[in-house]
Amino acid sequence: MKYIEKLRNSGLRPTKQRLQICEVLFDTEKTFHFTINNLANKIKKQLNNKISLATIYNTVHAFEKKGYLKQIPINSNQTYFDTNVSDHHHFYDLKEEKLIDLDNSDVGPINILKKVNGKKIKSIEVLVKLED
Amino acid sequence: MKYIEKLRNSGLRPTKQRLQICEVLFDTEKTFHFTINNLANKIKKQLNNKISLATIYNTVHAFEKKGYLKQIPINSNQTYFDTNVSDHHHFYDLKEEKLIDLDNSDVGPINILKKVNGKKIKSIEVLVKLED
DNA sequence: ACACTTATTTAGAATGGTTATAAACTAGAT
DNA sequence: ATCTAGTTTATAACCATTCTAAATAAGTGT
Repeated sequence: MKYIEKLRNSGLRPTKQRLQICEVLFDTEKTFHFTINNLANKIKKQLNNKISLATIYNTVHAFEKKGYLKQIPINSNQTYFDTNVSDHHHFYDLKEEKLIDLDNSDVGPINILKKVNGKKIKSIEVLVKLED
Repeated sequence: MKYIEKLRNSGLRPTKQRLQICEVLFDTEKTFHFTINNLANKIKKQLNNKISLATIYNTVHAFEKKGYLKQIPINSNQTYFDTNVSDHHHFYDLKEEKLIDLDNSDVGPINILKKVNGKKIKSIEVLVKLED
């Protein structure tokens, strides 16, 4: 199993639930955006056994902390995650309430001219809201 | 009263509560960021009378819809608002959990090269996360 | 000033995403 | 096989936000 080592190397035990969630998240051709609710439904459809909601929350947070998932900063009642952890940005279609990836090359280089004492930049995230 | 006309022109009745919230929000030298909880506390301190939490929610949302306030896209359990509605961006200090304004001139021009069929760009928001 | 209509305020209940709890279970080590 | 620490689980708790429906206030016409 290709995810066993990945998990072990991160200090996460490769449990059955984590491996199955890995399959749902990472065994896809394309990366995708999801909420916990989305993911829970996907798991229910794709898998025969049940995974507790608490475990899904735990696992998603564990994966995020390890850098296998990214949270997308957006105002919504639900938290959005992205399986694409490469440096990139998002369109947000306000009408459809849908996120669309923006490659880094789709957004010109961003120069932050202001400095904050003793702090360094961890990430730069651009959200482009779309309307009709 | 300077806010009476402003509210009437927006189709909002200038009630005592709305005028008082206007004072707390806009009678300041500098613009600021806040959550509903922040604002409720500020109102409690600054005003002698009580304004219901439901009214604070209603008013903030009404003001946002009219363009007097902006929501800041950020992942948090609470929604952040900004009294600075001009086009600008934010630093987010992860350790202090604090927002810092970034003037548009502090961020180079941003060119979105990708287009989405039939949609136009409503806003471009940049969030720069800071760590130690 | 008065009556009338509609918007607004309000306390409290309801909602719903997320987190906490604590007991049962499992992976990995000895 | 046994032990220990990490995981999973159902369920309760939490808490920001929204809903509800009754009371109040603003605007309008008379």
